[in-house]
Amino acid sequence: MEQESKYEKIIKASHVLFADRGFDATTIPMIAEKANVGAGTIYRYFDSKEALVNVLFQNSVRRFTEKIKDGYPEHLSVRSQFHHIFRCLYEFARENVYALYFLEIDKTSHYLTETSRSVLNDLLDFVYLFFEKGKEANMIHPLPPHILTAMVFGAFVHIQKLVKAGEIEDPSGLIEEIEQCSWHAIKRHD
Amino acid sequence: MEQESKYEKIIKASHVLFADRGFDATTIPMIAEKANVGAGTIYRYFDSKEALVNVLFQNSVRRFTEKIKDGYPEHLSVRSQFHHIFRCLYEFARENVYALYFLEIDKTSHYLTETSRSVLNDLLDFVYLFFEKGKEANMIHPLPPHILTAMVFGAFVHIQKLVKAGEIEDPSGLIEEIEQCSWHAIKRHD
Amino acid sequence: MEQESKYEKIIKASHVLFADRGFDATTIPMIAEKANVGAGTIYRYFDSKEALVNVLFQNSVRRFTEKIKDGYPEHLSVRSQFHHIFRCLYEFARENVYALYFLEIDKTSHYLTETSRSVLNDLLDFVYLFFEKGKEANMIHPLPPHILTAMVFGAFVHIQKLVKAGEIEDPSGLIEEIEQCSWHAIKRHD
Amino acid sequence: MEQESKYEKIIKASHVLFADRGFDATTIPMIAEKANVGAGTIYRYFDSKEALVNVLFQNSVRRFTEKIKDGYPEHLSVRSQFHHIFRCLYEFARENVYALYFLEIDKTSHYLTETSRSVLNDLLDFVYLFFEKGKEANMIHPLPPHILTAMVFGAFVHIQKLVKAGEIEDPSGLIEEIEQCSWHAIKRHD
DNA sequence: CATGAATGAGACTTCATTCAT
DNA sequence: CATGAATGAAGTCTCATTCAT
Repeated sequence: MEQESKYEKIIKASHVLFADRGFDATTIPMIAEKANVGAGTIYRYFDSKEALVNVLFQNSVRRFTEKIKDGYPEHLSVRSQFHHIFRCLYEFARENVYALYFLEIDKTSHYLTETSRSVLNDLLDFVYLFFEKGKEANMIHPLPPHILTAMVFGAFVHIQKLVKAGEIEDPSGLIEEIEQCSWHAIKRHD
Repeated sequence: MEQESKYEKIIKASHVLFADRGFDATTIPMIAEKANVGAGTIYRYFDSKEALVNVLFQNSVRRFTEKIKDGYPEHLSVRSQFHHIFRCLYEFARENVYALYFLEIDKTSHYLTETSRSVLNDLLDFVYLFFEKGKEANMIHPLPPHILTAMVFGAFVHIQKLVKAGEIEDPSGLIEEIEQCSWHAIKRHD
Repeated sequence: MEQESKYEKIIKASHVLFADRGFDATTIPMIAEKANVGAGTIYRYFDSKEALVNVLFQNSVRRFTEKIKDGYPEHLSVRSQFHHIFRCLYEFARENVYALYFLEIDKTSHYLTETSRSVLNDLLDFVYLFFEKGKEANMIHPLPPHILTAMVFGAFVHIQKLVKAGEIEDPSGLIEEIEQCSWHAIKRHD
Repeated sequence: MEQESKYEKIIKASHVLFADRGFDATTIPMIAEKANVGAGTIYRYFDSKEALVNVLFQNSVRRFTEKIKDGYPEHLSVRSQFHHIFRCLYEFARENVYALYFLEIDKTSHYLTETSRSVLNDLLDFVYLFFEKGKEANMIHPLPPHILTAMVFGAFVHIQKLVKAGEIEDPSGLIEEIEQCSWHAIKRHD
């Protein structure tokens, strides 16, 4: 019956709440209630509310990083590589409507630890490298990589907010077009 | 001597703090200290912390809406209209590094009043209309207007975050290229 | 070891303080200190300071109402019924020096809820009925029942204040005379 | 036009408010608004909120004491003297619905100064003396004078509360009966 | 004299965290 | 292991009081 471990339940409940209300507006009692565990139980698995959000953040970012690196078409075209990255973004968001929350978080967020920041940097480094190589290959527009990243991720995260808010029912029918638009945003346009 | 009114000082200080830390992580004592006023003084000007953030939000969104509507090139090309909108975005962000925070806020934020939501809708309606007309003119990609808006604004807001975080010193040299990228993202690409 | 529950301790401490200083001059920290509990603990048991005072009020008034109704000599003389009521007043006050505070509270007190007012009305209705019947039996002076009530209860409450203030050490020796005086106040005096 | 001095206006406004809400629930801003003066102005006339309430208290008690002493029928019967005292109570209450508030205040009230207490004692001493003499004359029931006082004043104050609350429209038609009742309460009943 | 803007102490209340059960 | 009662630090907000105008 009880398939899910308490740990799992806490993770899931807090993920949803953090994504919906933000870190500071989410309270431990809220998480405990949603996860159907005692408030004290949360502290058996996590040192603090901050520790919990950082675990969540690192989980998300790491899973996403792995997802991107896994099956990355190193030797295909820049466009194919972009497609892979965009596909990851989409699938990641679809698996968990709330997952993207952590890609939206500022690196400067007051509750992120150094480790979290460095985990995010691992992801960004990989994406930046994609853009650098793409520029070298004359396929990507010559802008700094963090700006290119902001354009693709920023746009996608905002669209995902619309999904979460219920303003878009199902983006799957439009995702290819959206990808195309994002590609046009960053590709070299002569 | 004292050039700035207390009201002004509170507005400015809280704007910076809300943009940096978010609504829930910003405390009244923090605002009071940064504004160099007593905590009680804030309540002479605003009914509550929530009232304060809503004034700020509405101020920002209204000023931005006016900026866009003011001198809007109704009879020029879609591209020119886009340029105007993008220019406004850029100038608005330059006038106040923190101003864009309020364009990033979810319409569903737990502290926004109905009035605030409707003020935001005024802005969005105008932007949506631009996209609709642009699509009719076969210049803009046929995606729902809120998605197109998300792409342009989402990207820009994320770039502005980099500026605020100090990762971009001065975007003025790149702004035309960024505009061009954004344009490519949404223009009809046959 | 700890015989008394926290709930009990809060109830007792706040009862004394409310009776001594009134609702508005009694602070939560005062109650916490007197009850030897943390301030936050009070909010585990009561939603607010107002909720607390209303629980106390209703407890007192209900217990008193029950006390009067319990063993009420329905079929004895008006004088016997008055004796019963007066006895209840006396015993109720003796059980808890502070209990009468809540019989003194204005129905119009700004912190009383509708429920509290209606609980008080239950008591008053019973007492009013006693007076109405007594008047019908030609035993009680023909004045409106709320005036008769005010005379008996008002007098008693003020005497009880003297007890609380230490100006009367032990009223038990005088209580029968006081009852007799009160009876003379309201009985038909031809 | 402006007939009333600021001082007068403050006195009147605060009197009503203190009587309606009590000392602790009445704020200086409330008084200032009701009196149509600036909050600061109150401090030109009174050292503090406490000082204000004590002035009011002493005024009331002194005026009442004078009223009783003035024209006191020293050489008439005990009953006549009681009539005089009761008449004063009634007229005092009629002049100002709120005046009686201060006769209801506990001597132990946390905001009363020593002076206020002694002013009240002056009044009580006079009333006590009436009772002592009445007892010597075998006209008054042999109970301690503070108990007799409590019976008369306590009852009257509670009736006056009914008037203030609007439950009694005009007590003038009943006042003689009420006096008679009070007299019966304290007179020697053989 | 009169004012009301300004203030900070302190009120009510919430909540992250601990710990006895 | 799990809990939730207990706590006190800290948050929002009020208000008695001061003081520059």
